[in-house]
Amino acid sequence: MYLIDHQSRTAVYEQLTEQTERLILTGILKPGQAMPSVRALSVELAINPNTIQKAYTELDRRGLIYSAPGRGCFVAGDAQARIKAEVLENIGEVEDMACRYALAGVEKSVFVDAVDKGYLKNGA
Amino acid sequence: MYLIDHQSRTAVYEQLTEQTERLILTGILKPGQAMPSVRALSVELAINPNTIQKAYTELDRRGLIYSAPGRGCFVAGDAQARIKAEVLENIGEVEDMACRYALAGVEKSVFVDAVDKGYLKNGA
Amino acid sequence: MYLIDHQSRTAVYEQLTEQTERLILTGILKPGQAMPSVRALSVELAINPNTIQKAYTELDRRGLIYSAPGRGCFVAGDAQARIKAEVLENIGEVEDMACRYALAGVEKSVFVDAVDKGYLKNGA
Amino acid sequence: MYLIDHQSRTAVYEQLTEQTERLILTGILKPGQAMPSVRALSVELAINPNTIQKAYTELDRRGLIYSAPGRGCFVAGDAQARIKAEVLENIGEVEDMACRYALAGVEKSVFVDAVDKGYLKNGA
DNA sequence: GTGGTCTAGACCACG
DNA sequence: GTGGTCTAGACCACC
Repeated sequence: MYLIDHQSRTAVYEQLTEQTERLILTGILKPGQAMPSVRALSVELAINPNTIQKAYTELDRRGLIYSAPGRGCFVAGDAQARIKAEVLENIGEVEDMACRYALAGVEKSVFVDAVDKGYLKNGA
Repeated sequence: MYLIDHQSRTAVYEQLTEQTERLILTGILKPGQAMPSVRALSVELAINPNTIQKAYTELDRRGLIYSAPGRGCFVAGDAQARIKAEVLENIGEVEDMACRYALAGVEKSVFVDAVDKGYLKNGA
Repeated sequence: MYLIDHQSRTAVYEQLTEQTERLILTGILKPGQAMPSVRALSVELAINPNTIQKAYTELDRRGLIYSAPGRGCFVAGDAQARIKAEVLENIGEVEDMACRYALAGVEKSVFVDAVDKGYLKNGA
Repeated sequence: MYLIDHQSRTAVYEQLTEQTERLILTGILKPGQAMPSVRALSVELAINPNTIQKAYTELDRRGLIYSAPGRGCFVAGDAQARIKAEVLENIGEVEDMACRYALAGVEKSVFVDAVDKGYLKNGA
């Protein structure tokens, strides 16, 4: 389910949260469903449990999962909606990136082509 | 010329390289022009000289500036072109971002609106 | 009678003791009345019997219920009085909370309004 | 500055965040001021640096402090305002507590007396 | 079994 | 020097 790149400069626990987001958005992780246990995932990915825990804590804080000590962690019912809300809040990053490309003299059509490709990947 | 935000999470030396890029693209820093000296900039911005040096080294590595030992650093003649080439090389990041937004269920029109806004900021 | 929120961060056994207190105070559970059996409650709430037992043990320790081996658990005659005594003993927590709000700069009237609302809920 | 109770049931890192809040509200920690370094505090309190770090991370997340890697952690300019906002958001806890006391049969005057005492402590 | 906290000690990037 | 991440291993409360 998860794929960790130890060479990447992005922290392992961040890779975990990002990939969890994707799994939720793609519906592989469904609302109410149990997340893999901290220990189980730690052995499966050969990662220290503390690192998994850190990722889970972050996801819990963002309301994407909730943890029930003694029972496990579960995907929140409104996880997808929350992610979308978070993403929309940061729409400014898109503007910034476009601005950078414009400043560099990249034609808008080139930029939009890339956007189209990205959107096609998800059949939208 | 430079504006450092010490509260920002992006490293100071990165803020320097990014802003230098902008200064080159906007033509404020012209080809052949001398960059501010490390010492001068370090006092002006109240920043450790090592940090300035690190930024300059990075810019040098990317061929955006060149250092003439004993005389200082100067903007490369093809700096603008190089930046544009670098940006185009990373066009995949645009695709990735679009893909993320698509996955989150953000309508393409919303995304494109943000792109338009970004492009307008530079009068393109 | 009982309503367990598995998403809550408060432990299940604590939810049980708290709700039992409320049931005693509201008179739904009367002095001498039998508590639901551990087994019955465990199936009704789909909760591990150990968890129910832990709650009952705690209530017993506080003298709110007593267990008659072989016959079950029963509400103590002075349960209501005991709860009130316990609450009064911890009146310091109210002071502490008020202190916190004062320190944060919350006007006393705002605080008292909330208190009024809380008291009204019980028709006092 | 800090006082840790290792017997307390509240986690050490939480004691740290709570006490930091108090220090900010009382003005002992002023906006822009540097927080004690993770290492320094860890030796002063005889606590593992990771635990301090955890507290600082939490404070950073809540916007009460900001961390500048390589320079240190600093109190946010709007830290006091943020704390007040957080507190006001949880005003429901006051209502709940009042409700509990009302249910237990504690006279409102007794409750309000405790509130008065709490508010007096801060000369409000 | 589960998640949550803490310690110890290491390494990295940044200034 | 600073904060940030990761590992290893331990202990706790809860279910």
